Amino acid sequence: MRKPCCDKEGNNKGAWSKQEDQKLIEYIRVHGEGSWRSLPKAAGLHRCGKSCRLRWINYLRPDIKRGNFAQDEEDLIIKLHALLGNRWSLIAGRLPGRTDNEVKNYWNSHIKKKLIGMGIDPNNHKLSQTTPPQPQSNSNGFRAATSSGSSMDVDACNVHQPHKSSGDNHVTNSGQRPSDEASCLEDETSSQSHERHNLNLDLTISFPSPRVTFFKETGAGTELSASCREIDCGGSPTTLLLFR
DNA sequence: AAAAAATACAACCGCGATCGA
DNA sequence: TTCGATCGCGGTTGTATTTTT
Repeated sequence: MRKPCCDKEGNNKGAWSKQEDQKLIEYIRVHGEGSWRSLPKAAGLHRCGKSCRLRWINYLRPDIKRGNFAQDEEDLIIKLHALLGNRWSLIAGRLPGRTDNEVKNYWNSHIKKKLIGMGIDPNNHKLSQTTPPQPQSNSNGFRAATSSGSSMDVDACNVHQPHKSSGDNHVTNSGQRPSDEASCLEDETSSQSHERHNLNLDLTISFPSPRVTFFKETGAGTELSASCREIDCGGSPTTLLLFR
């Protein structure tokens, strides 16, 4: 069927050198992002476009925030994961300066283990039947990741994983998730609306209106509204306002 | 001090969605 | 409408570094 994009002989693989980074940064500085397919040749890089895009997005972009995750960031990741599952780009979209890859790595290397250690199944955010709770948790009124003052009821995170884990259901270029975003949100707004409320997260779909939708977070939970902003859908027939 | 194990994270891979000819 | 090119996503792997034995 389709040829792999990175099968070209002579393309570099593996870690990027300083020179390669410089070439990529300089090229994007002059020409902007995009056209990843043609970028490597134009920039004089022996890499596939995909690799260039990944390097830029995950490492070279000037607005990347590097370093350890703050406790409130960690709390937010846990909450968003409970709502969204492994949709790392959406989760990362709520964490300014963080990339989906970074969030995913942090989840897999830190948070997952932490939750398991606390007796929580990281896949469904339910208390595990088999693992006894650790000292920082308890069996009722359980709270996790609370140092910032935000908290997570296990029940509140008892959200179905709405999608199978790989391949399908990607967010599209325009931020849309064609078929199941709505169903996910439908779940949110019907049977689990109270959980969403507890989680203090608001997910809203707005149809054609191209203008502003503000998400006002209320209550004592983590303030999220700052990262919610208007999406100009550029004439797209439908507008999905979910995350920024 | 050396080896083994664990951890962290950058990078790769394959897939589905979208776009344009 | 079809089909190839491209893009973006999530899962997985590879490897450098750190910790433990």
